[in-house]
Amino acid sequence: MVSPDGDCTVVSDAGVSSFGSVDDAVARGAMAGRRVLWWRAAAMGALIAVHPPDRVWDLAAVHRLVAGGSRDDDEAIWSLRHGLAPGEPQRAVEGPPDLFAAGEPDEVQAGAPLPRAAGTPDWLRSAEHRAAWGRHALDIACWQHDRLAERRGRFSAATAESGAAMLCVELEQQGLPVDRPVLEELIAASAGARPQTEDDAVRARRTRDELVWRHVPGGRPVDLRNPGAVREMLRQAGVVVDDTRAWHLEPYRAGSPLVDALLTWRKAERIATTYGWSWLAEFVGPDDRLRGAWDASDGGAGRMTAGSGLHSLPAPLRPGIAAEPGHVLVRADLGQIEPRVLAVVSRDPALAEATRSDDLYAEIATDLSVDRPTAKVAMLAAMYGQTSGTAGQVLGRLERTYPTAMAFLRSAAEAGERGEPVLTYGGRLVPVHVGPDDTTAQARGRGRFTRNAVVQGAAAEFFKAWALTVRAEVAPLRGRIVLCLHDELLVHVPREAAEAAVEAVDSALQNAARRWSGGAPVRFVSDTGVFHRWSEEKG
DNA sequence: CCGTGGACGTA
DNA sequence: CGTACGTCCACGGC
Repeated sequence: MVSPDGDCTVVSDAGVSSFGSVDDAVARGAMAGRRVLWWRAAAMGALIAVHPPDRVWDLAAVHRLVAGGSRDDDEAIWSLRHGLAPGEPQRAVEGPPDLFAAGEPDEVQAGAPLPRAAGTPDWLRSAEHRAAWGRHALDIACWQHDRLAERRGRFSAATAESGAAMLCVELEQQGLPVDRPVLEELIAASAGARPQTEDDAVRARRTRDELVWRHVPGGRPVDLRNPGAVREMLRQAGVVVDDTRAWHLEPYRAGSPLVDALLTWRKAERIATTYGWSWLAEFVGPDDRLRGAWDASDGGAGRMTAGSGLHSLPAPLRPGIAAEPGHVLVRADLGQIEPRVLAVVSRDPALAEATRSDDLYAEIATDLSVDRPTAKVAMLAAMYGQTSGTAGQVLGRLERTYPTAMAFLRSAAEAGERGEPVLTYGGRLVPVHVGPDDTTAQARGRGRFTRNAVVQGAAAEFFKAWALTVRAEVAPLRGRIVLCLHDELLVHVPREAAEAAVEAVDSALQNAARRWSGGAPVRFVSDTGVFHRWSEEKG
């Protein structure tokens, strides 16, 4: 590939220099205090672990911003820059890399095929080649910068996306500290004792199933993992439903021991299968850290994603996430992040005024002359595109009270319905997928998607700006961000630095908000506390 | 073997 | 007909 692991391009005030290997860069201390340009943070793990740079431009991360979607391989970056056809990013290149084999790296023209290593691991062997490659990386970065500048010019988003990509590498490396004995207890409570043999596993599974079967008339075994069989089982018990989703069965729970047992079984089954003993063995290391793959921006609106269940850990297991001895977890939740972000990106003065309150939904309720739950549901419905139910009836009041914000959302929805992409506040292109014979209903679906994407995407951008500010401010305290969860941060920090970390998290929020919003009169709040376990409530 | 849909966890 | 994602499962098509 064009940027084999280890290709590292450093941009400093002295100009561009390239290093053939990460080891080389680490050895030379090249990163400290530098502005760094590289292809992708994921290939820079060794370097990030030793010398995380202060500021970084990540070609792959910015490419996702500029191009939209999740594709960010080298071919995609190169071909976008050089105007090659999408889907046909390069012509087949056989043999040695023609870019450098020609010896004239600066003569590469638009439309040129992607230069490849082509089995030549030492293709960056000469200083000339490395310098040439550095100039191409810089060229792409400048081009990306110009594309973002054309879109309302929020090129600080590129910094945040690049930093988030680096943070993702750190999150993967460090992992989330777990209290293994507690986690094992919690898993055992749902999945049974750790199976030693395959027979053990089968028996545990059957034991769980029997807790449901005993409520079945006749007591015959039913495949509880087959939705059709479950539906038939329920029908014979007098519970007739179209599907067996939990929210649909919940009303029958009180009157039917079978339904109650089934719903209880599903919770246990979820933990047993997804978060069970094999999950523990696979993702929790010998250092008692839970690790998963992190992605700085998903293919949709650009939120961070994580694997290994890090973003969907069931609440019952959260007591198993705990600080190491001598450390604490500083947990911070952003309050009502999406409507506050909406106030910034839409520049609605009335909604901005409402954000002055800690309890934004109470303020909105006053503005709308409805009760707080109604106001909350209505505002969320407006951002999700819901039109039915009681929320639909309040939409009119919402339109009259916050016309600028509602017009902003409507505009985004209309773009999606027309099949047009939208841009987030930070300039991320959010493409929509249009089929050749989409129905009106599918167009509406696209509208709901883009309506939500401009809010959810901007919230993700603000979250990253906040997280990166926190990362920098807690570093001197030996604090490390160990989890990012859309509007929530967990910082692992030595106990004696707990209060300082809380102050850092909160001041970072104000700093990030001021910079990110361009000084808009919109308030952001966080609920921040010091805990031993993730599950703990503020006391 | 692979894609799809049901189901459910999180925000 | 409220958004997004990750994961496991059974099924039906190869």
